[in-house]
Amino acid sequence: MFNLIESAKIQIDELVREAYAKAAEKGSLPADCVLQGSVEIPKDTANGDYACGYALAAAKSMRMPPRKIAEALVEELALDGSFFESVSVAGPGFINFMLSDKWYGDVLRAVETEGPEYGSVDMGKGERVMVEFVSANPTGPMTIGNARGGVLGDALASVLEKAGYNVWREFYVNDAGNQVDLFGRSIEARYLQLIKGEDAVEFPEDGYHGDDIKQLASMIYEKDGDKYLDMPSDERRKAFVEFGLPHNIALMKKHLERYRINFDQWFLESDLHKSGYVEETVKLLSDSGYTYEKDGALWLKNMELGADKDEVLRRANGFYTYYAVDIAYHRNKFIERGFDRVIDVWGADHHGHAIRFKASMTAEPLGMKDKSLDFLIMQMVRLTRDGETVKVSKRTGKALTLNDLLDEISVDACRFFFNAKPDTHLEFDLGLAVRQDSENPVYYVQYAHARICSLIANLSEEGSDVRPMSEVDISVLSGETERELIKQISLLPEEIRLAARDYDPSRINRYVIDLAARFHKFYNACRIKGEPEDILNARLKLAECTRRVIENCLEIVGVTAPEKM
RNA sequence: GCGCCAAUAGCUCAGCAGGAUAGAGCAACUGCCUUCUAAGCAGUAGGUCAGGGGUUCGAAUCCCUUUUGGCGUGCCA
Repeated sequence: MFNLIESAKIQIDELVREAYAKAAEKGSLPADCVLQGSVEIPKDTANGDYACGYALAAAKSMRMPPRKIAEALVEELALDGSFFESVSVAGPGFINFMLSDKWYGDVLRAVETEGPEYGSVDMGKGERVMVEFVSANPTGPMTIGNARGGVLGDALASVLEKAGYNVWREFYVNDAGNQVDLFGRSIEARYLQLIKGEDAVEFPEDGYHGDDIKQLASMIYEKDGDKYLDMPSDERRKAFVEFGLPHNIALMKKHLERYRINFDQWFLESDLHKSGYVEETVKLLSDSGYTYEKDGALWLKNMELGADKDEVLRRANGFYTYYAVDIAYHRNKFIERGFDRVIDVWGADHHGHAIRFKASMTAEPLGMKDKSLDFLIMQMVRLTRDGETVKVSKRTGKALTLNDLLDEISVDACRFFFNAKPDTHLEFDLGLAVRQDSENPVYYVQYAHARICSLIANLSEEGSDVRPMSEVDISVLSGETERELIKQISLLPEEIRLAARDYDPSRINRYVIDLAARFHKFYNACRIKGEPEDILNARLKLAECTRRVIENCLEIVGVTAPEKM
């Protein structure tokens, strides 16, 4: 696993330190000062390929102007055998490094050697990480919010895999509790309305108003007729839930597969109840004095654990709350299944819960105090139509479903669009949906890939195939567009590292757009076909390496890399 | 009230563990296809980085504060 950005930065640090040691020995710089600061890639390449800011930071302790310090350091720098061919002092006292052919060649060699693995870094060291995402309620179809959460979770999981983690994708199915109750009552009302007429049966005010509920009722009626008419209500609802939930869960699976998301596990909340695990977990807390009773309910002393309010674990009616179940579920993830780290991808409407929940997890008897529970909180998707906000709610049934969305927009466009920075609001205009399709930068990136494929095929027909690096003379790639392209290619491992560190898979989108842009510039500036053999070979190799990197990136985001467009 | 997230070009957004002249895309305008895919490229124009303080050699970036917007603050999940 090569990370040539990191290698270059480390080398600069070493070179400058060696130079300082020599300068201090000679007396051109004061000894015993701490050398530190940043090594960066300047925005403007006129300022070198890498810039070292150590001299600026040292100005105070050395009591010398930064430029003087930089000059003294440069005087002692030994570049032989390094990635760099020259240095200079610039601006307020930066030391600018220019990369050599060796480094550019190493970048392409890394892509050639690693192929589909290029970009991987060994950050996770095999640590077992669970990413829990989507986890939509099975009481209705998935919405546009799930479209965002789905991509973020799935792409984050892919990023973490690239970063060397052992990743598990999980969907938590809320197939128990009040919402399921309400689900049953909603189907029941629709079923009875079918038989007795809509006005004869009152629909629960807080029930699910969507058409999907009506469809479930129709399906039941078509299958079993009025068999349930004279049945006791609770028995009838139970039967309806037993029919409706598996049906909805199967549908979610199908739609998520269409969206190219596959989970390692669909974890059922009901299993936590059935096995007595919720009860056992709550007992751990109550036995150790972390709970108290009030108004017939059992409360968790969450404020003592640092939260802003206490939480009900068991209601007065004897049922456990989602809160208790969530604690049990996470105990299961860490203690029973042994994950080193768990990342929950949640919507911003759950962030209050996330903060309080993290506090609860520190309760001693749970044994999770030293475990890493992280949240990727994504802001809401605001759905608009002709500039007006459309209320998204499963209750009212007016939400745009994920599946409907995919009927309008390609999976590629959808996945690329929703892989946006998690902590900013995303506006999605229904009226512009189709237009957004053609405006989506995903086509810009895919076009670059298709262009390269066609280029390679074209040249292959004329007898010029992509050669191995051992037969390529990298020094002929001295043009600015060529070097900028190689530098961008070199950046991928670093991008993976940052995306994994920040839980921000949208970095890959921005990276690959930038890569495509640099390729298009290169393509316009440099011809390949008809050039002398050494130039043709080197440029063709560069094109192929670019293609490889685009493919690797699109793979992470879950977008196809077409050979033709 | 309290808590979390945000505010950067006309629009959508990058840039944020401090670095050199704040960048893209869209929209507008001007060029580039008898040569490898014009779904592309080159160029012009567009800015009080929400306001105000502070930290320092240096702040869009860090801290404080004000304003505006989203979300939360259920014996719902």
